[in-house]
Amino acid sequence: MLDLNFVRDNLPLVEEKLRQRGMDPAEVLGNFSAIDQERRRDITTLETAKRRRNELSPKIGVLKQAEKRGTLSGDQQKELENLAKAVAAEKSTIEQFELRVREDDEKLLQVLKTIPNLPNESVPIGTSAEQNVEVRRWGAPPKFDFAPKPHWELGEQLGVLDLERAAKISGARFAVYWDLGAKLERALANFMLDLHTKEQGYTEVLPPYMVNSESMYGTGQLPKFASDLFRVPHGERDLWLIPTAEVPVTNLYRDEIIDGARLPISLTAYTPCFRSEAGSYGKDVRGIIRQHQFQKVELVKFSRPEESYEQLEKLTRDAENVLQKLGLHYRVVTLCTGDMGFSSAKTYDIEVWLPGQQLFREISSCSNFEAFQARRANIRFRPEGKSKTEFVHTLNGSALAVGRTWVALVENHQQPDGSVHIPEALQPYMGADRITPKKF
RNA sequence: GGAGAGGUGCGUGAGCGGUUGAAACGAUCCGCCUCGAAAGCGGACAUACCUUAACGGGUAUCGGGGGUUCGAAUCCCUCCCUCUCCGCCA
Repeated sequence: MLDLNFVRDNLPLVEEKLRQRGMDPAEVLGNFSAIDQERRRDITTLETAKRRRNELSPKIGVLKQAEKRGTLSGDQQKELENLAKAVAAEKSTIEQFELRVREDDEKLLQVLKTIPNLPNESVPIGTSAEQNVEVRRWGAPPKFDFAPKPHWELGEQLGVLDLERAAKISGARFAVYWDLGAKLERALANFMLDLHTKEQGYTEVLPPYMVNSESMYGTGQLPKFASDLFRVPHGERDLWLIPTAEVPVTNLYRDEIIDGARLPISLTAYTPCFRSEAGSYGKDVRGIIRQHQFQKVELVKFSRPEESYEQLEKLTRDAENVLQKLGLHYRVVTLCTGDMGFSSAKTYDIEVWLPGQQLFREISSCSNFEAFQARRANIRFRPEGKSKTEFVHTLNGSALAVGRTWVALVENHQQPDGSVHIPEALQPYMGADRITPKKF
């Protein structure tokens, strides 16, 4: 969420940034200015009435007490009656305008909540993924003197990926991993967590996989994207399955004031992610690229505003490091204004090369949300030596989506005999140097 | 699931119908003292919103929401959370 005062004072800028995102400012902002002005008028009326009431109340108190003691004169009796009448009048104004202000607040908040974050100046302007800008490439595509297979064929032949039985027990877009396939998932997760915690300075956390609605609002999944989520009925207050560890981990500090000396805070978490993706049926139906449940190692940072872009670069490099150690060819692209997520001010996607499909595929998305999430989730910090609090900047990125890393590893390291070579860095975690075909 | 206790500012913790935005202590910040520091002394110290050119003024906030009252941190209802005991359970 953007700051109300900022939007009011910088309307032309906000409109321009909305256009850059390919949105119609008039449609998003609606009658923002009219609502804002009406709200402020109503607040002033309401508060004036309250002020009068507060001035009159103590006078009534004094007279009432005199009445109790029976020392009330005739004049005072009259005054008391007049005061009571005056307060009653203010009270009806208060009741009326409390209602109106509440409605105004709701209307205004509704507009404010639908305004996406403003893209940073360094973000390329564009309307779709076509205009994303490649910033660097690492490695080279592996050379094969045979036709490399896609992971769903390899997985089946190796006996490590079972989509048929997954469909039987759960449905489409779920997977069962067997034997070394299951172990590969676990090995990748452990490898990534060890890298982040031992070499890159992150602290590991294990959060709940279900969260309440407030948390989903805090990071921006609600109210706009409810249809992408799995909802769990639970008494009066339903819970939600997390679509990413970003949700519980960023909300760790919701409604808190962080000691400035502790920043930046760098956390990593390995969790399953649940996505309903109601709108995406028909896309990526083959294999395990798009699933209702997948596992991901996430990086989350809480940063001072002035160093958040530096932290974004670091975070992105930390994610890239995983691919480098696994010997997987990839490129990094800066998402253009039209392709960026709702809450992000700048996003780098890391795309890994998939030889079985001859294309680059998103495996990580690293974003700086600036104060957008922090304002909504009320995450502040106190700079050293100052009493005034400020909103932190929040960042996160996958490092990496484990399921897609599994895919990339299997496709890139496949051998002519149908086996898959395990990169050296991963061998200690696998206890094997290759996966060979086996029936399940 | 049953019984009880409680949720107050950055923290500990008083207040239990009117002068309490909230005592006291601690933390933090600014002065004084000091070669410097500690200790000591003095002072400052919530947030959001409305209003104002500004100084300032106002409103709200004592877990969330609702109610009683001229007036609520204080009384009532409800929800959430924490703690203690019992039961159940991985």
